Amino acid sequence: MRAEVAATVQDLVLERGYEETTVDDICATAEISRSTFFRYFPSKEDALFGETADAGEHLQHALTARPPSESPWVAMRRALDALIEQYEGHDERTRRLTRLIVGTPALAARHREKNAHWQELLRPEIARRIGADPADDSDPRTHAVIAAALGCVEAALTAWTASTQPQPLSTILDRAMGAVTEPPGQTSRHERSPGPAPSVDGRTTR
Amino acid sequence: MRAEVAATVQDLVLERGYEETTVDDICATAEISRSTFFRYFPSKEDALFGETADAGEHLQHALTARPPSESPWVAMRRALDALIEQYEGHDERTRRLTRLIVGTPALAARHREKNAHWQELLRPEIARRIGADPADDSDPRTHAVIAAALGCVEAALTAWTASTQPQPLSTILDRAMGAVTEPPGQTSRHERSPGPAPSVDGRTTR
DNA sequence: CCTAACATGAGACACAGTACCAGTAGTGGC
DNA sequence: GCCACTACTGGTACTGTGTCTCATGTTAGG
Repeated sequence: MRAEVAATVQDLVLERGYEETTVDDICATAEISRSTFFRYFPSKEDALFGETADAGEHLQHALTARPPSESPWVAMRRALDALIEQYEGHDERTRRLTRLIVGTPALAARHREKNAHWQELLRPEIARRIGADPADDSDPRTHAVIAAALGCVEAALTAWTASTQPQPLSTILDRAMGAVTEPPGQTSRHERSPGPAPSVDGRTTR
Repeated sequence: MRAEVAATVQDLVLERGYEETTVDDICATAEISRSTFFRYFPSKEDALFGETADAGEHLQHALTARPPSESPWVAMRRALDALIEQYEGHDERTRRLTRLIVGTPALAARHREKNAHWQELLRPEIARRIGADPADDSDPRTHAVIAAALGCVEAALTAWTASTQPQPLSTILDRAMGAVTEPPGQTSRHERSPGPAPSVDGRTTR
């Protein structure tokens, strides 16, 4: 039932845009009252994001499941594989939705807020791998590594949705995360080539 | 005059919180009408952020002024020095405001949205330094480097506002940005020491 | 049959933000 | 002095989100 309403929201929003879709429109289409809508979802945004809300937990589990020997950056990259697949799985509809999200300021903000929530979920495991105290708020490193990695995800998603015939999302993410840790200069011979970008993962261990 | 209203907003918001301050309250205190308020500021959030809105341009100029030989990451770090000083200059009031911003979801979202806008400003220069085509939306690297760096800034600001007797913001940012590019393992002998963190700026050839 | 949850609907309300219209002060030309 | 012109200001009504309260079924258990 909840899912049914959520599907209605997606349909309407994909059709006419987010701002142009009022809650009353949704209620009329789903044949429910405003009261019922807001009992199901705390806000209009949540009706659109609610389905993917628990992706953070999946990410957290995937991260803790990585071998302890992996560096934080590599472990993050590998843990993101599951998330990537989820995005690429549904393919066309998900890409349209993602494009709509990055193109709507209110939704993009919500998306980033979701990332901020993931911060808290991933913090313990990343802190452990860094060797930092998770409770030490004056140590910015854990937060920084997670924010940087999630920034790369955002960059990859933007690039993915921008091109009509995109490369695999995993390849794009490899390029994004590789660009952060491997600044050009010593690796400039690769950077300009259109071929596959250097991967951040340890290809040997995978 | 505009600044006067903005100061009123800051006072009220610092006193009772953001959600608890209505624009009617602001108008009553500033002795203006709602119409006038919304002619000065497009939204309540902007009345709080408006003052620092042009920091993005400053950052852009600082970035293009860096020597072309510097890597993107190093140039970003050095360009952020100006922004850092701006934060540390006003000190106590700025820190209280920053803490309020990171603690209020709506304001935190707005802050990240501002970062997203800076993306566009910094993109040409970072793309140049990476050797990427700024117009190529399918290349995530430029976006990734900027998002990662701004994520480090967010991490540094969070750590800065969290501790009652904080270290210098520049030191915190060095630690944050260093943690992303220098994963522990080969540099673990430094990471646990409470002393000054390894700086990301060019101490040798970079 | 009765009642105690429970979901739903209906209406009033607070607040942000927009649009439009009217008054009012300053300014320059005649 | 008078008349337009302009810009700033205030007032009012409106849309839309989200909250709250209350009334109305609806159903399972006694």
